[in-house]
Amino acid sequence: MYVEVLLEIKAKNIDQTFTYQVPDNMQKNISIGKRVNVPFGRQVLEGFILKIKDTCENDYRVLPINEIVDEEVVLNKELLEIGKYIKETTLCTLANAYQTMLPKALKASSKTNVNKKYQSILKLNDTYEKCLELCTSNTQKDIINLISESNNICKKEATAISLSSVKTLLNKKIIIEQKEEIYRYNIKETTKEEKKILNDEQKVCFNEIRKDINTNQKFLIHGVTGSGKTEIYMQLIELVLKKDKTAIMLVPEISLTPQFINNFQKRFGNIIAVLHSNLSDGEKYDEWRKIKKEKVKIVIGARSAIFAPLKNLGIIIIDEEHSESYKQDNTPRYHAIDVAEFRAKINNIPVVLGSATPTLERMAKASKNLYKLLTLKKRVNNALMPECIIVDMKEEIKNNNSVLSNRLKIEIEASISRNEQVILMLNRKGYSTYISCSNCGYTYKCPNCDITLTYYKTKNNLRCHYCGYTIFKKDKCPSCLEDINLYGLGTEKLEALVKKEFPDLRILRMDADTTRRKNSYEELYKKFKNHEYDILLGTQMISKGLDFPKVSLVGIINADEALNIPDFRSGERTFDLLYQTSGRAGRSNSIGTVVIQTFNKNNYILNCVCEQDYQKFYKYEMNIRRTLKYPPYYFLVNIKIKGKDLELVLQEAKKTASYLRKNIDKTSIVLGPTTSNIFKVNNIFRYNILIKYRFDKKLIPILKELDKIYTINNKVKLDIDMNPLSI
DNA sequence: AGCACGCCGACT
DNA sequence: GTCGGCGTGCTC
Repeated sequence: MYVEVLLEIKAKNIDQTFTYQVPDNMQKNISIGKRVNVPFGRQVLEGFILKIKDTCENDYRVLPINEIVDEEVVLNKELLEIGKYIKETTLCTLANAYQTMLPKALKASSKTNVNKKYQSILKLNDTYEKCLELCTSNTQKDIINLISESNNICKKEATAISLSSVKTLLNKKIIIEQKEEIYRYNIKETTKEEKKILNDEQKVCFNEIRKDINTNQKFLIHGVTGSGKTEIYMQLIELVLKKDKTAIMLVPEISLTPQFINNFQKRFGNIIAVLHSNLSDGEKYDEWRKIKKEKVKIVIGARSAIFAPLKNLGIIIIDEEHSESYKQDNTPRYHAIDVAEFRAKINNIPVVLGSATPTLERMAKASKNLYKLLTLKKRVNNALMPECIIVDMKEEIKNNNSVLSNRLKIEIEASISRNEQVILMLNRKGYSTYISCSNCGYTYKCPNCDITLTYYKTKNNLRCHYCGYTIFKKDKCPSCLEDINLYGLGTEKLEALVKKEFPDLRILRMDADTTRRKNSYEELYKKFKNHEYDILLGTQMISKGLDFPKVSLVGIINADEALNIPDFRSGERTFDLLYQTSGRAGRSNSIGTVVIQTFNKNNYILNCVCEQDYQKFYKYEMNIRRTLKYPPYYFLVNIKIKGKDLELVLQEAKKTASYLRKNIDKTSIVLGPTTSNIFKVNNIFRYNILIKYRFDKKLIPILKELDKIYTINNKVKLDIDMNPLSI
């Protein structure tokens, strides 16, 4: 018997299996998907068995495997298939794909030794009466009673009564000790909560999906903030559980808060496994084993939970579909929604995506009936959508109000006087430097790509990092002819300003700095919800999923910041961010207010936010995407070329670009090479080549070929990002 | 990834 | 003459 083993080597150039011989005594335990230790050169490596065969016709010398690592299969058939899918669609190695699909503890050659935890359980070795007869003391009888009452018992509890008695009972084999796996992470027991009654809109939506619950139909729920999508999700899961099937529920990391999990726990009890980044490797491994051993029926988690080894999957639900966290930003650059759709196809089950601000890509697919579109226009309990006000900061700056406008100050006072709470969001500056006129808000844009130009201080020029367009910076603003300069503001500065303006109010600041500790996000959240503070002030992190009934005012301090990031998706991101943040206002009976401060009061996207009009935004943005050949009209591939030798990197980048131009389909467009947005990191220089394509059969094979060439070249590295989210 | 092999310059 | 630099190639 021989096996083909996929080795776990980090190096890219071995993406192939190696054949080993299986010694007779191991043959009965061999199965595909288990890990084995094998000799490889001078080292011993771990790898996955991918094939079993009786003969080996190759002429090379075949070594026997050392040992089988797993008792049970780690990669089942479905996971094996998903791995191949990821390899094909993201152009990574197979080993790499499998690595990311498994919890760290199971990753071969991982040095972090994560073990299963056990606890000792005591059991009676005979009937209760016989055990009692055999006892020679009262303490022994007490222990027997204790074990009998609670069926099995932890050794710890029994030894608390008397260690020596437990020992004698064990020695006489009246009781026996067994080891049982325990799981580190446990959701707190809570009282069960019954399901809520759906309103008419929700009912229509639910019934539409129920009709197709046994098919591979894809759904997109477009529901305004607060329209009660979660309740629909829960009832869909309930429906699936009734048929004895299982469910995966994906949410962005940021919404995976204890109160979210708690809501599911209240409804479904203890049949949930949770996978998120706050768990330790050991806890993640435990959750994974719970799933594998079919102890749970629902998996809730962030991106990687899409790989949960649930059997008999009945539905996959993905909330906040537009969230960019669903795509991994290092290799393999897979998108959880793509994987979800692949899994759904294999299992012939529905996929349900939900968002208040669906991505243009998804909405475009829905308009072509690739998704069934379901719309929720009303908030639950008839709560009203907030009223939105745009404040022109150009006017305000004349009165020296560069941060807090008069209107916002008035609204803050009004809210506080009604004993309500306020959220202020400061959208911190993007990672790149761009120039913005502090007088009129003018920014330089690329005439070819409609993105903000990036400022290069050393050469005092502005460049487009998509196409390379370059102009020199002028000292006067081309629009208002005043001096141009950079302007920026951080949360700390804002906090100080607000404190100065409202010394009596209690202000809570939430940003990457104040929430670094493990549970601080949760603690601060609770404090604000309990009304221990009047104003919550923070970055983007406060825009997502938080539900504060007492908040009636949301102020967006600098709406322009997100717009100016040099990326073709910055308009979409701005709309998402501002729309979602606005949704925090007025979730209960009172009507909320949103104040948007901007230097571009006529900006179309800001006006769409103001009118809460997704359709208007969609039409406008789709038009831009079509004329400039961006997704969803074109697909993108971004090729990053990096290395320490600047000359060599540029030379190879040029070579690659011209090779692509010559060989891929004529309808595809190759842009670049251009310097990457972050040109030099750790003395490694980076160039980008951007490909726009619609239908190109030659592209993937050519990209694979290029990838192969550059794995051998160790001076220049090539990184291919299919359907990049940012460039 | 490791590790050997092998082909060139700089030394006791 | 030999020591050691790292570029290249192989591992079932």
